[in-house]
Amino acid sequence: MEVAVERPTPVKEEKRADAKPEIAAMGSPLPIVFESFPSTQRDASIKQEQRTLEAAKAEMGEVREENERLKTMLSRIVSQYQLLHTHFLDVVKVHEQAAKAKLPAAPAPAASLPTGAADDADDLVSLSLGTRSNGARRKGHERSSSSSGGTAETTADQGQLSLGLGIAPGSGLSADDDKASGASAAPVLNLSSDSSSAGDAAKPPAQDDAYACPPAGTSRKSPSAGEGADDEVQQQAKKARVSVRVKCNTPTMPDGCQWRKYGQKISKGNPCPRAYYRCTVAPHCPVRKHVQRCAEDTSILITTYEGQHNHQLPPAATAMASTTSAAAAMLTSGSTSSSSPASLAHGHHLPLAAAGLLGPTTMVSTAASCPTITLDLTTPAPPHSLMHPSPYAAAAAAGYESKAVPAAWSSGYLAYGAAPPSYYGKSSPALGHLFGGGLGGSSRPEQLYGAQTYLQRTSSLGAGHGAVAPAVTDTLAKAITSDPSFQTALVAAITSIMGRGGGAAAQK
DNA sequence: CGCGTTTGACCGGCGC
DNA sequence: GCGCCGGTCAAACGCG
Repeated sequence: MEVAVERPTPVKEEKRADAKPEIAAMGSPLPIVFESFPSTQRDASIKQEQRTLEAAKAEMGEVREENERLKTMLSRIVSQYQLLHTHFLDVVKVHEQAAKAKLPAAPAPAASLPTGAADDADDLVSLSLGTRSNGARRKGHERSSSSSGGTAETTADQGQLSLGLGIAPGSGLSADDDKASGASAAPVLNLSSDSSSAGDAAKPPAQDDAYACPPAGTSRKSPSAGEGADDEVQQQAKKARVSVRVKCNTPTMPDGCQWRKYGQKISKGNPCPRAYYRCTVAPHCPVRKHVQRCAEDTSILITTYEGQHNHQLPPAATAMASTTSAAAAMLTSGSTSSSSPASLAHGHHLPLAAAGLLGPTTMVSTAASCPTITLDLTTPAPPHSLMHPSPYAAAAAAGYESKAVPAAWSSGYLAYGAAPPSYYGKSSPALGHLFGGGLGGSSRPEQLYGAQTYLQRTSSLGAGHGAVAPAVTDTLAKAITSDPSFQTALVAAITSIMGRGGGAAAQK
């Protein structure tokens, strides 16, 4: 936990530390190097270097500023947590005294506590964001509930409520719906920064590449993963599909990945042929997509993604991969929550659907063996979904889709390159991480910060068609995170994390 | 000549 | 068992 919260800061400080010698190196040797140059050429070079220097300084300032904001937020949250904690202990004390007065011989009536049951106040409500320290417990729970890594956990038997919003390959946001036992009234979300279903501890030292993604299909790398249940999960994840409807005049949607067409079919009910593509970024990447124009409106392109990338993604592709990852994780988490297909068909088991996030622009189809979630970028979103309208994001989206980008897509927190409409979105590893893993995304909490802010920002500035793709895909991601319920849960989880890890950090 | 696309054949799942 | 249909394969083809 502490790691997840603390990570952004060291990264930035490291960057700062790196920058200093760089600046020094740029400053002093230049005159010597350019001594032999003609004066005009030298001046030009010096000017260019100065521009670079200024840019670097500006970037440093930006990072520093954000770092300060993080620190401020952290201290505020820590103090609030301590306040709450004190209050909570008081309440527990009162309860214990009341119980002793009634039943002197009986133990503390933990079950009578309003939030559930626990002897230890600290363990009563566990809002977990970050590493899963209790791997054994989690593993067992996964197997018993046949749900996947990031699924919601409610271990009432231990008096624990776990709040999380986790997305792991082949898993993700989910609620164990009816299985949430006695504490089912409380929102059960799993905020996990652990992108793999098996936990980072079991993984080999992660590559430094921010775009490396642990594919669900390769979770065999993690020996602690459950075999039987995980196979099921992997299959689900593999079959999970994310369909994106976008108005687009090009043959395919520029999502940043490299695709090779391997087939084309006329499918029933649509005169437009369906083209089949497979990812060629890596030789054996299992990711496929098929592209088909809408029968009613041929300007609408329906792209369906399936599978998980088992390789590093180019920067331009991470946005779409992350988005589809999140959507697929949502889907798989719902479909693996041991609920009947019939109930799933109503979409009520998908936590985000229940939270109202899945508006008319998002459809979930679980009729076939391949559950599909459809993100419709061609219809306007309901006004209620607007929390933090971001004109920047809207403009970015409009850059790709000039006609009908749902307002919801532009209302999120991950508006890179824009003034942060919300603090959490720009800085929270948890939020960014939400879009890691799963269908194709990059993961690891420490990557999130970079992936969702710096890297995407820089990648979006890059040349090529890839510069366009993140705009539309990011709006997808924003939509998923723009739900008030989601935000509430997220804030609660982050508060918890910072209270636990941050409390220790504050003492340092 | 290499690489990507096209296109007909083939295969497996599913419903009747 | 049969036919339909979605998905994949692989040889042929085209392009740079």
